[in-house]
Parts: sequence; structure tokens; C-alpha cells
Amino acid sequence: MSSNVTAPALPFDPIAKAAQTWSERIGPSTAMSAVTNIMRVQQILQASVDDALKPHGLTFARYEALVLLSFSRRGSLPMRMMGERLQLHPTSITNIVDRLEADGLARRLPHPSDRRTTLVELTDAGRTRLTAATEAVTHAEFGFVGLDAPELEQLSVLLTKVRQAAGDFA
Amino acid sequence: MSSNVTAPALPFDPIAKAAQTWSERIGPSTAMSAVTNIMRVQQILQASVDDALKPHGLTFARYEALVLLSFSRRGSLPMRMMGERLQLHPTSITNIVDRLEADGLARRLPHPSDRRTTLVELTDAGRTRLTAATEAVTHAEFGFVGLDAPELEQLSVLLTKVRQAAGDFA
DNA sequence: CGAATATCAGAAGGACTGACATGG
DNA sequence: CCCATGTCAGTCCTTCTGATATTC
Repeated sequence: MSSNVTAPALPFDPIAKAAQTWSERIGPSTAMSAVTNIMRVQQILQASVDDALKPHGLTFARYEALVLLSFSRRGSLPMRMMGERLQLHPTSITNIVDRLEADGLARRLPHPSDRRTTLVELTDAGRTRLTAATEAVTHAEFGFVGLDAPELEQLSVLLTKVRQAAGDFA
Repeated sequence: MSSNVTAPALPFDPIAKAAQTWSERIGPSTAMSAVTNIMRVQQILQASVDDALKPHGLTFARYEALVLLSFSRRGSLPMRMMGERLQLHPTSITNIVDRLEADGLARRLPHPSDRRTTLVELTDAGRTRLTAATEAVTHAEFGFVGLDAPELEQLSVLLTKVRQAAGDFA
């Protein structure tokens, strides 16, 4: 899960080098370079965040689910809505909720009026765990050591543009 | 592999909404927001690129390996070096080269002087396949429909900063 | 009846650990 | 003897597909 952390650092930037060769032989390398950068940074962040969460028995996906539940107005959410918000396949939601429930952090409830849907709510243990985990990831700065606040915002703006163009939201 | 493509679009940006709630209840949300954006955009790009590559029987990881081999000066690379450049675990390299070899796209060679190391080189079929695959991903613009060239460069600059701070290269 | 919700079984891919054979 | 290189077996996690039961 936490990717290849033990890899030795290279004396040069492999992505920049590949971009240069690409532009010499194939064409404009801006898109290729950006994609490779995204892929690698995602790996780094995933490793960093998972590392911070591991002592709390959580992965980033499960942590996100806990955050989502804690943000819900009623304290519970239908599984389907969790899938929409977290952009996950229904079976992935089932899987995540299974694990949270097995760890006693969340609980399935029947929906009062629609008996097809299942509600999920945080347990007290879940709330406590979430607080500790949030402390951990915040302290690890979510793996971002290289950017200041304005740069982070700029990054989010650019990435939000990509998501919108991809039809992620209207 | 290609993530949750069929998910219905939300009428609002779930990441922005979560960031707002986060800043109201927990604290500054810039880092949290950037991480979530990266994770989601990586998913989108992975799906888009894998989609473009699927007709050519490649995943992005295997495609990257082919590109790397085609860029090497001598036309071949030691497996260890492939792992360094692609930031992959030794066993992952073995796995990728296994598949490329099974598909006739690459070939293992003994190293002339160091008999511990194995060299990998492209076959003619590999070169042909790579050309077609590059055409496909380039045509799909690597999944980036939302950003123009200056924005892509800006994105790469920011992400390179993160990688450098994380010790990815010197 | 058709659509929606959630689950399950199974397959695929990727990444890791630990053990191992070979060679420098 | 120690270290480097690559492989193998086994495990875990994640995500997808397709099928299914239940309910609207």
C-alpha cells in the first residue's frame, strides 16, 4: 500500500529528463509531463498519509469515509450517497463500510422509510478515532512539505478545473 | 482498473464542499483539499489513459516501461535501473517485464559483464506497439481536457516542487 | 413490470514481505 | 563474508463485472 519508500533518490529528476527526450523525439511534452507528475505525487501523498494513518488502523479511503460521516447533518448517510460523494463504486463502499463496522467505528442502520437503503453512522469509537487520526494527518501536513498555502490553493484550482472538464461535477 | 466512470455527476463540487465544512470545524483546509484533489484527478487520468491504452493491450505502467526502454541510449536497460526510474519495487519490475515479454514486446538479455543483472530491450513488435499506443494517448491528450499548455506547465512546476521536497530526487 | 439499492462471488491488477539462488 | 540483483511464493488491498435478493 505505501508504495516504494525505500527507493534511492536519483541525482536528477527522471520526469524532467523523460519530458526532454519526449519533446525532442515525439512532440510537446506538457501533457505527458503533467500526467506523470500527478501519478508520482499521488503515490507520494498516498504513502505519506497512509503512514500517518497506519497507527490508527485506517487507510485514506476509510479516513475519508469517517470524515464524510462526521460532516453529515443527521450523523448518518445512505451508502449510495457515500458512493456519490467519495466517487466510489457501490461494491467499494460495501467493502469500506464492512471494515469500518468490523473495527467498531461505524454502524449500519435500516432506513426508516425506504427499506432498500442502508444508513451508516459513526459510533463513539469512530468519532474518537477520527479525532486522533485527523490530528495525525494534520501534523504530517498531509504529505505536503514543499508548498505554502497560496501554492496549495493554486494547485487545487488547477486540479478542480480538470475535474470539472472531466464531468466530475456540474 | 478504470475506476468509477459511470458515477453520476453531482450538481456541486464535493471536494469544495468538504473543504468548506473542514475549515469551519477543524482548521485550514488548503492541504486537505489539495490532497483530495490530487487523489481524484489521478483516478480520472488513470482511467482515461488506461482506456486509451486498453485497445493496445497495455496499462499505463507497462506503457511507461516501453517509453523508458525506447528512450535508453543503448536500446536496453538493467531491470534495477528501470525500477529506479519508474519508482517501482523490484518485484513489480519483474512482473511488468514478465508481461511485456509474454506479449512479445520486450526481451530479457544477459548482461555482458555483470552476470547478476538482466538487461531488457524492446522488440520490433514492442516498438510498433509503442508508436500506436503513443498515438492513442496523445490523441486522448492524456486525459487533460481542462487545461491549456501554460496551466499544464504551472501544474508540473508545483508538483515537481512537492516531489523534490519529498526527496524524490536531489 | 422496470428501476433502484445493496450485496456477493470471482477475476484482475498492483504492491509488499520474506526467502532464495546466483554472482561480484 | 557481505552485498547486489533478480525471482518466486504468498498475502493483502482495491476495483471492476456480473448475478442476485429485496424493495420501491
